[in-house]
Amino acid sequence: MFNEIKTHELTIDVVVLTIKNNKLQVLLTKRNREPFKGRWAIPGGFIRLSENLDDAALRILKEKTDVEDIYLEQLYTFGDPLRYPNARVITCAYYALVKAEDVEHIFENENPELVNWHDVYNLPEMAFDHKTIIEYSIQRTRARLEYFPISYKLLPEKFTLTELQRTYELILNKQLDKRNFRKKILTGEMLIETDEYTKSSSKRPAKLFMFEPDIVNSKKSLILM
Amino acid sequence: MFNEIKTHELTIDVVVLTIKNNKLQVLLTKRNREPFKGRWAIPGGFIRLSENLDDAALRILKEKTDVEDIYLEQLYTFGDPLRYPNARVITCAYYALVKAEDVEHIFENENPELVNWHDVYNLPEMAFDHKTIIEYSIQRTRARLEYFPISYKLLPEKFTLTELQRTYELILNKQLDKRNFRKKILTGEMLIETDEYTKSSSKRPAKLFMFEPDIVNSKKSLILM
DNA sequence: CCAAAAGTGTTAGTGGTACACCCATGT
DNA sequence: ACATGGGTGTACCACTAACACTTTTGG
Repeated sequence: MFNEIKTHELTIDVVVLTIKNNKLQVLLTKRNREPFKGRWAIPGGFIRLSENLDDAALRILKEKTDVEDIYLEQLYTFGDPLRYPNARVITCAYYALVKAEDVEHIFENENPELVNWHDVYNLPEMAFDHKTIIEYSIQRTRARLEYFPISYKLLPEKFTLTELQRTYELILNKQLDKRNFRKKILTGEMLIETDEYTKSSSKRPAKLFMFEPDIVNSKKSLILM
Repeated sequence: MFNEIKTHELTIDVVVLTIKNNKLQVLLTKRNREPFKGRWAIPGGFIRLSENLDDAALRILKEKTDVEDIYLEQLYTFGDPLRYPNARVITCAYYALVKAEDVEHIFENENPELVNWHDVYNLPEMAFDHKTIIEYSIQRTRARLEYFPISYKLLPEKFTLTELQRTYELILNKQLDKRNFRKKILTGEMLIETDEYTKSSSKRPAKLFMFEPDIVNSKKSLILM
């Protein structure tokens, strides 16, 4: 019944985004075999028989970054016949937002020539259609950011409003007005003001904020639009 | 290289939505074999080696409805291991909005017991996870409607403002205020007022409107969010 | 003249945007 | 005292939401 047009392979690729060194960055691995040997690519893998797509994406992400319990969402399925040379490989792309601090340890034993973060706005030559996939994930992240407080996935537990604003600016790739940003974000009732301040480095200390626990703890998946 | 975990099949299923008899309806076909023989299902099929996913969805839609040149968009890929009994079939779902008048002819030689429209808000028992897929497509259509004038895909060339409002109400599944709707839609500069009126049926004739030609003719795909 | 749907404005509230100066700290 | 980033308020505009009556037609 299913063998008539048995021609395609299905993989999962995961765009892992973080903010590090004041840049929006994506996790890339250098390919060690053809096709596109030596080019950077986003991590991917095959789906197991018994796991659903979300679980497969989580597993692949964990295998590559040892990160769990993160914002992970199906992005789009890319199936152009020419996207993969000499084979028909359709890929179901996911994207994830992670805290840089949570994945730092994965680089301890890795060669940065083989696994590393790259500025999403200044990507190297990529394997396959992975540049398109990354751009797609940024578009989606932008659209999500307008409706949902997903920025907590990228920030440490406590952060300053300037750091939060910088997160928005990096995702939206545009400057925001400080007063308007603070007004909007504080009336949004997503933040808790702590009584802590940054240990200042030759400037005025900044107040630290946290996200509301019910936002951070909500594991329910967002409505996909 | 690809034979290690060679276990899944990939299909495409298409949710075809229209407005007919003052209802938002979906095109269903009755399954004539197992699994789920006798249950209603959305049309689907296999992807050919040489065609991309969008083309496959268009082809399948054309095979089933003889409709071309319509709003068609990838919806989501469903891959739960239990969605298909006794096989691992992952499906890339698309959805389409069509004018009822454009597809009416496909029913001429069809048995309505085998192919028919069904009210999306009152679905029969469905095969597989097709109910979920249809619900997903409605959510997506709602989200799109807030940003894009996709309603022209569902309406005839000329229509009254009441018909347009009814289209919105059916998709959003809620009542709208007539004056606010008209104000918003008319200031949106998407509509052209014609000098024609409905041939009245024992009530006041209504003015007919058209969509701006550059909206109707824009074939560019929308940004997927 | 009656039934049925078409058509039409105002007000109050909300949210977005533009904009410039003083404050607290370390050196 | 100065350099650096932290922190604050107001005014205008656009959009949203609530709300009820008159008009036109066919029968």
